[in-house]
Parts: sequence; C-alpha cells; structure tokens
Amino acid sequence: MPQTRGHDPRAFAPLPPAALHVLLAIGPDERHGYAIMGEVGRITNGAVRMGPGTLYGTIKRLLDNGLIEECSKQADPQRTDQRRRYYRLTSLGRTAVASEVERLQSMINKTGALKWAPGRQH
Amino acid sequence: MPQTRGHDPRAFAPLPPAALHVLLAIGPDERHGYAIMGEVGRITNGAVRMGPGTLYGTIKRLLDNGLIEECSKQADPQRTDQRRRYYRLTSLGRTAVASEVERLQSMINKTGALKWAPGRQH
DNA sequence: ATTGATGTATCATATATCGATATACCTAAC
DNA sequence: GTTAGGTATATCGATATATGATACATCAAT
Repeated sequence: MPQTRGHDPRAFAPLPPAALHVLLAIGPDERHGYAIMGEVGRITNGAVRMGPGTLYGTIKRLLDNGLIEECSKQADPQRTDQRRRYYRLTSLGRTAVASEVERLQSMINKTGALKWAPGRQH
Repeated sequence: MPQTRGHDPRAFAPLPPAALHVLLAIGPDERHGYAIMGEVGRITNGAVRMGPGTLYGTIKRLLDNGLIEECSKQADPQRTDQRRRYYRLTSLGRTAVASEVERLQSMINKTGALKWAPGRQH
C-alpha cells in the first residue's frame, strides 16, 4: 500500500497481505498489537504467523492511510495493562476491507480456483 | 514471495498480490504475458491493472519458485506470433494457488468481513 | 510504408516483509 | 521481594515486491 490514496476505498486494492491480515484480525471491534499477532494466527489456522517487524510497520502504514485509528479506551475493563495500544477500523478502513474481500471473493468465484488442485483434468 | 520455499505448497502463503493475480489469470490452461495483463483486469473487474514492470518481475519469480513453467507450444495454432511466450501452472503452482485460495476463503468466512461495510452496527 | 496495437524486457525508485534485537511491564511462583 | 517467563511495543537492516517509465521489436490493417 502506497503512502496515501485519498478516500476512495477501492484505490487500496490490492491490499498487501499483511495489511489485509491485520485489518481482518482487528475485526469489527478493537484490538491491541500483541492480540492482533495471535488473532492473525487464529484466523489463518496457523498458516500465517506475523512477527512484530511486519505487524508494527503495517500498523504505522494503516494509521498513515487512515484505515485504522488508535482508541485510548480499552475494551476490557478487567485489565489495566498500560502498555497496550488499541486500534479499530475507521469508516474508510471498513469500507476498504469490505471492498477488497468482495473483490477477492468475486475473483475466486470467477476463476473457480478452489477446484484447481492437481489430479483434476482440464 | 521469497527466493525459494521447497515443495510445500502451503509454504508460499501468503502469496504476494501480484503473484496471486498472475496465477489466477493464467488459469488451468496456458497464457502469454500480454494476455495475462488483460486477464488480470478482466478477473478483477478492472480493479487491478497490472503493468509490465510488475508482470515480468512476478513471472520471473514464479518461474524461479517452480510455480509456473514456460511452454513453447502455443495454445492457438491460428496465430504464429513469434514474440509470445506462453506459461502454465506447474503441479506445485496449482496446489499452491488452490491452497492459498482455500485459505483466503476460510478467512473470509471466519471473519464475516463481507458484512463490514459501514452503516451496520456492531 | 505508415500507423497503432501487440508483445517482451529492464531500470530506478518506492513499498513491503521479516527476523533479530531491544526494552520494559505484568503475573505468578517461590 | 525477587526471579522467571510470558506479555507488549518498537526499531533496525536485509531482503523481497511493486510500479511507472522507457525502450524496442513485431504484427495487422490500411
């Protein structure tokens, strides 16, 4: 994802893999960095393990692009870990990720790539 | 995608966007570079327009990784354009792209991200 | 024979990824 | 109360990817 792309959600396509994973991992609510790492592993069934280098660089870019924002409020009042920094999707971020996911879904459907495993004849 | 990842199809996840688009654009048969560019635009409904810089660099990496191979035979015996270079997915390439698409589909389903467009309450 | 679309390729630069490393706080066990 | 291990954010440098511009040759049709 380049420096800035204005406010057209579709201008962010294709989202870099790390950006897509972070946005999906944050989800509809809010999440802090370390939790995002774990959630990425969870939603990919362990296929993608994101380290801090990728994570925080990606977070910085997403902030710069206005796809996420920091919310000082913490979701869980039980914990008071002052180190945590929580993030949530902005309206632009939600639209961008929805648009991107819709595009991916359309491309998957259009190509029928789920059926490309070897062993089949074409 | 790094230099080489052996022969485990899942080791290529997450595929860089350009690699995914090229693999999906080539499809089950074979296709030459210029046609891939057009096909990427087609399968993304014009959302992604891949230029030659991205295309040929990606092709080179996919060749190096054994996900595609060149086939000197041309699909269309009508045309005899000697410039064209045709490519098709290898067995590894088919498995890798099928695995990646399955992973994306799973992640889309699991997160419900298709419903994240603003206007909805969470 | 000129024109415009087709076709492959490379260069320089900008973006992105990744592992390693650093630093500090938190919690539980001792 | 201090030590140990997990939690948490951050940065660095090396490597990998992406992109626009440019170049140059071939093809098809006029």
